[in-house]
Amino acid sequence: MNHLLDQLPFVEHALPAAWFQRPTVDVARELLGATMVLRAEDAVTVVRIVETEAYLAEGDLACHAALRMTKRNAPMHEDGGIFYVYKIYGMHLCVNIVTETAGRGCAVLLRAAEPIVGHDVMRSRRANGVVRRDTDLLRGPGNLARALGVSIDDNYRSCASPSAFFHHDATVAAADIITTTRIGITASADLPLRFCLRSPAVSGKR
DNA sequence: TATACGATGCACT
DNA sequence: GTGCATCGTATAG
Repeated sequence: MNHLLDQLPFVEHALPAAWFQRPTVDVARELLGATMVLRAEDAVTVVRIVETEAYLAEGDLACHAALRMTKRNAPMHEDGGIFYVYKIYGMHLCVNIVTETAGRGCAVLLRAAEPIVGHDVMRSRRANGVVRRDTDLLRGPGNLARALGVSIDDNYRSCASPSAFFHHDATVAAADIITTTRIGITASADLPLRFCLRSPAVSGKR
């Protein structure tokens, strides 16, 4: 079932863990346009990231790690390059990528993506609601986690491994990136830490 | 089209 | 006991 995965050029082109161990805002911006390849539930999906949010180690009260290390935010204090997955509102999962180095406490939230490979799998995972357009499959953090087949067991999982990796898109220019305040938070709500491309898959107003 | 709100569970205090 | 880094539906306009 992994023919596709086996053919993908992981070693040469995938972003190494060290790529994520850089300033969180840089990672959040440079993930835009990036391709994510993820194996979950025995299926491989490939998507293009179009919306991210940065949660910073310093001066950011909305960051889960803002106060101290707890059981929930512990992954954020690891070295960058792993997933931080948590449940929100009792039913949705949010997928983050831990950034910078151990002890910092920061991450990038993946909010939306465009499907590239695996439309059928993603659609079936979203079977509850009627998903009309392909661009709605990964629109919003809860929907994205659902369509990707992510579970709470993916917490701490490497995002620089043969079963989960990213390819950078060097064609994205600074002028392509829209910067806004983050969605759904009250603390530090004025910080310009949400980044997105012009895409119908971006969450919020159309 | 725009706004309101209920669902639902657990980390955190 | 409180409050979410949300989503989908219902209701009003």
